[in-house]
Amino acid sequence: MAGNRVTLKDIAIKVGLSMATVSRALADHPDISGETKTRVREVAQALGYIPNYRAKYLRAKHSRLIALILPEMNMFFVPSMITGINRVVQANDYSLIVFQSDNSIVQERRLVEYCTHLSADGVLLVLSSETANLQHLDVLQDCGIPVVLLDKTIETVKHTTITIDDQEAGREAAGYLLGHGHTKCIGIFSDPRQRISAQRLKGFRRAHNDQGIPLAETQILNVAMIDELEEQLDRAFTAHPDLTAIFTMTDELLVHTHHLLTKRGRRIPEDVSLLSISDGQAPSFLHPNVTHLRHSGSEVGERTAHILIGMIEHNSDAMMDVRIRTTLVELGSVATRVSPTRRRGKR
Amino acid sequence: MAGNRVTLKDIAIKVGLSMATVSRALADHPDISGETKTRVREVAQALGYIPNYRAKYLRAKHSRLIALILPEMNMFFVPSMITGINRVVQANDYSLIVFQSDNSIVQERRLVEYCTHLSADGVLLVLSSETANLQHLDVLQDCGIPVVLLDKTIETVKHTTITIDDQEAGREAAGYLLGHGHTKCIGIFSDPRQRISAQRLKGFRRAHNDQGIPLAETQILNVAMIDELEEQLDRAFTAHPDLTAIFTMTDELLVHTHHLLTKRGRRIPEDVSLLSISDGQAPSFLHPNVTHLRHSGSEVGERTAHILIGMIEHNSDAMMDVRIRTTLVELGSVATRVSPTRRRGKR
DNA sequence: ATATATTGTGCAATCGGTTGCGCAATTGTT
DNA sequence: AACAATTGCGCAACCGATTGCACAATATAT
Repeated sequence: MAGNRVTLKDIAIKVGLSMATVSRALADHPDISGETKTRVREVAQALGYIPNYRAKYLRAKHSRLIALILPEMNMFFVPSMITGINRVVQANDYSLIVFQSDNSIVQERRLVEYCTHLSADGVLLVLSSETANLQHLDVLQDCGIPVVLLDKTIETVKHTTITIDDQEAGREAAGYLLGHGHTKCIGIFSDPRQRISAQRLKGFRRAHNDQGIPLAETQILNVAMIDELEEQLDRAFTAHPDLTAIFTMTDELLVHTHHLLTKRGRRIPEDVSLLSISDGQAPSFLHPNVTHLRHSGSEVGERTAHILIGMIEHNSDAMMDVRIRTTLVELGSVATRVSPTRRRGKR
Repeated sequence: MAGNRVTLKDIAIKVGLSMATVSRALADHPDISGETKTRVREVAQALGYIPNYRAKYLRAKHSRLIALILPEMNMFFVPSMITGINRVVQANDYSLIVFQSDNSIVQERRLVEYCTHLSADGVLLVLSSETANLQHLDVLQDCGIPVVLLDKTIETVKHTTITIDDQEAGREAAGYLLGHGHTKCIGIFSDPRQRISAQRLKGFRRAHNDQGIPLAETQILNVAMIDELEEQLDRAFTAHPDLTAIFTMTDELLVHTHHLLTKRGRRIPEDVSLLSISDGQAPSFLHPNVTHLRHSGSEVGERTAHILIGMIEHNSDAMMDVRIRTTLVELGSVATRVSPTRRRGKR
């Protein structure tokens, strides 16, 4: 069925011209007379001509396809990131192909290779949690296909990378809580092997150091699987009955922590304050609205897509390392405490 | 850069065979001797040969591309639907291209047409809210490209459609609440012009009718924009101080309703019971966990993708209308009331 | 009238593969 | 030894477009 499509040749026969002329007429080439152009266009219209982009791009040696490889879909952050990416991709007449690696390096490798088969013009890559090095991206380089790493990434000197300044965000978060008198707080992080967790934690630690506030190891929770959260949280409360604030490094951790706190009857912020890094949606439908460091998925997506398209179109291979700033959104989940430590320090 | 890729011809020259033989050797064609095959494969490996799928598919007259056109990304339902789709798409060696119509029929039309240019092998379409008829899909039919409509759709006799049984879900929801003694409840629906809202409402009404319970128009909320919810909800509480239960037809409505109830200090389920249609994620992190009719996005996605791929591969154009059943998940948000009406009815 | 520019079109190669058919060389059959 | 069958490979057309170059026809200059 799909084969019966009208081609340039059909038009050429119908109007009694060569394919070359028809092609040029449709492309509005100056060599072709206006009269011919109109006639060709009319026939094309009448026949229901549909250009075949695959044939076109085969010759043109590009595909106007941009691939996005994600470790997983997720109700937080990823949707808004895709929205942002798609907005600029579509605006620039590219199409977005979405792949999921399911956090498997094997899949990721396979998908990267597949991108070369498809002749993607560029690749957007959110690294799987298993990815420890970037050798599997060499094949893209060999094909001259630009890559941009975003969000979840690892250290690299060769690849353009877009993230938030994770360490700074962790520092700001802890700084904010400390600044509100919360000298005993806990930080909830994801899998510590991921750079994103490690960096945020590093910042969280540094803020405590800078202000000379002690931070016990039991104040750091590393939740690789979300169903470990409940037990870890209970343990933290037992170890630190005097804790007054909780920081969560992602939306997923936030909503589940919020849920557990509410379930345990702990009032926010009267009993415990809550602060998160978030893309802003969850904080608006949790009660009370959660004060957070806004990490906009759509902004990350848009900027990343822009940069990639820039690389594609200007054939640039300059390596960049872009850090997007988070912004503080103060809502109702953090109370101010006048802690002994703080009072002493103030004087 | 991208042009310097190794081609079949390069291999052919290197091994001193024709392109035809090399092509067949790589495809493991029985005509080619084992010896030749190994030699060709070795050279291909050594040269770093990467097949060009565009060229291949140009001849093969298919693309192994499946397009998904969405009105918008969303943190609820859509991510899990995409996950489901992608799982079966990738498993069948297709690639998924994602487009967003931003709820604009103009965009949707443009994107559908674009799918023909790309020679997508099939199209998955979630209708925009502006879409009132399906004429713009004729071009797909002309090209022999199968389409499956899913989730948000309109009445059609020509196109395969996958939805939940929206009316039945609405009926079950109301039935469940009535069955627990909630004779005065309100239902919160989205834009009534969408079939999905209209159907769920219809079922909601029917359950009341069937049980002879009156349902005032003021018990039906139509929330097209989420920021209208607060005012409408307050108004409903004023009009019906005795209301004991709320039904929300989507996750988005659920989380915001939950938020507003909590903010107003209404306890769930002591003061008001809450029931929703949901894909199951939000109910697990709201407190108390919300009883819901499970509408699994990934199941919808998987089944839809299966059906589309079946249509592609068997060239079948039989029209189907698949209704996926929802399952009731009883959690803690609905209390049992012994209402006067109910008691009287029981006798 | 002749030489030169301009205009509009077609030929044929190309992108990178796949495939029907033909044919030589080898193998098998009697 | 003569003939048939099999094996392994190459020629060339094809998918559906684009484009450099040649060229005929017309217009302009001398």
